[in-house]
Amino acid sequence: MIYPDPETSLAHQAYQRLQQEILTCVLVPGQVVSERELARKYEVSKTPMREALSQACHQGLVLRLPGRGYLVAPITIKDIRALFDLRLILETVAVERAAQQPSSALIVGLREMSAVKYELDEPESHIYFLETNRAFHLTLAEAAGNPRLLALMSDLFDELERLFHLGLRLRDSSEEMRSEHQALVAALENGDQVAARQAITEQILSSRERILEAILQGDFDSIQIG
Amino acid sequence: MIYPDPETSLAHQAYQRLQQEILTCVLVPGQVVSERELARKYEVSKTPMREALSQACHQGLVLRLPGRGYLVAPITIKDIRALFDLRLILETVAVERAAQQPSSALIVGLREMSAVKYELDEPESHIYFLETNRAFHLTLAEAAGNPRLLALMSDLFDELERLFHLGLRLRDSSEEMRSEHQALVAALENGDQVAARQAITEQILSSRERILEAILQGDFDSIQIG
DNA sequence: GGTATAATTCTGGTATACCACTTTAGACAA
DNA sequence: TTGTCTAAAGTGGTATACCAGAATTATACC
Repeated sequence: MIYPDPETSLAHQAYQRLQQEILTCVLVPGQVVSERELARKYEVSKTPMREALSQACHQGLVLRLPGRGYLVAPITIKDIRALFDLRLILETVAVERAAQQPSSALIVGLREMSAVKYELDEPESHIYFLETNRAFHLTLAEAAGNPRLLALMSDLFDELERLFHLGLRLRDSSEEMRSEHQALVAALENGDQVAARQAITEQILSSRERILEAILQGDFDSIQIG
Repeated sequence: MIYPDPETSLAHQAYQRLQQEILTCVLVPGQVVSERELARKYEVSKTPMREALSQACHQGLVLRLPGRGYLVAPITIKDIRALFDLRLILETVAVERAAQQPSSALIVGLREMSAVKYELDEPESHIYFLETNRAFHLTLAEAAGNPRLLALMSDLFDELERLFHLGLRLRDSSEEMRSEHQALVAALENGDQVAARQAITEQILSSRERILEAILQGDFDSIQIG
């Protein structure tokens, strides 16, 4: 029994474009958009656009303003802390479990992904780096053996991606992140749960600090701090 | 600036009815339903019904079968384990944090909620009991201070509710649950993180066992185990 | 100029007609 | 009985017209 690919629907395409524009801050946090406006821009009708916005709503990318439109989710310091705090909760557990009996295939895969770098002045490399970084952490989540945990982490990284983009621009943290990743892989390889937990904790906290720093120093034009 | 209440929309009403029918197994797990069929039943048009189903999809209540309809999410042993495992992850953290400096108002509220009982042969009391149980655990989550964690727990309890209903029917676990709750409150009151963590862990595991037992012993007519 | 008010233009929300595609039912043949 | 082909009925997906209400703008009046 073969089902048509749901990812070819206009609604899904619209969602992907919307998501991308929000993540890359083409749609500025705090900006108000409307169904019709986006539908025109993406050349779809109201119906699939509405569904895409509904989905974006659920993912926390936009907020409904009944009667007014949709608000592109503002970035707030509080929310950043909550997001990273949640990441800490989920990912420390995931890593502890992954360290229990890591397969060699897992280690090889992680080691490979942790080798990727990016160049500060090459925006193209940012995208590939972030994709790989995402894959690295989701591979960890998958190794924890709970598909629900993986799904949660996936959603979380979706939402964090917008922040990651900002964090990368600040300075070249390529080497820093690489060594963090590799320390984690080493701990996993040794099956050292304590070291692995500590490694991921440090990594998440330093990631958070990078992003907070980037936002506080960055161009406030496009970011609503409150 | 006052916004109209989004909870009065037909889409939201349809979602609530749909959710209720799924949670109470009026819509049987594994059953296939269609937009039009539900729209007729709930006396709304396709549009709000579709939005309700889309939301239900996100909440994991139904699955899309492109070209065929929607599948009322089957209940599987694997999924039950994953759900309770996730609950373990989220709620142990929440409780540990809540135990750090519990306000007296929190303790009073929890103690009050933990006093509620239900009668096996009074389905009405089941509903109130489960509502209170939900409030109890979400209050804990709220006390952890991370709104994202609370939102996750809320979604999780939505999905667990269908299982809870089954668990209550098996036997009168009213007293059992009450003592579990009260042990937890006592640990919180003493600020004893270790005891609190242990209490919630035991509680979650015994809840899981009750439900698995109920399903394995129960009427398989309406439950798809696979 | 300032203020109240009316008209206009937005908004999301809803109903509905239509489409391509799938599944199904049944007729008919081997 | 079994298999195949076809017509009918079903599905989600989409476009669109319309609605009530909110925000905004224009206008009339003081």
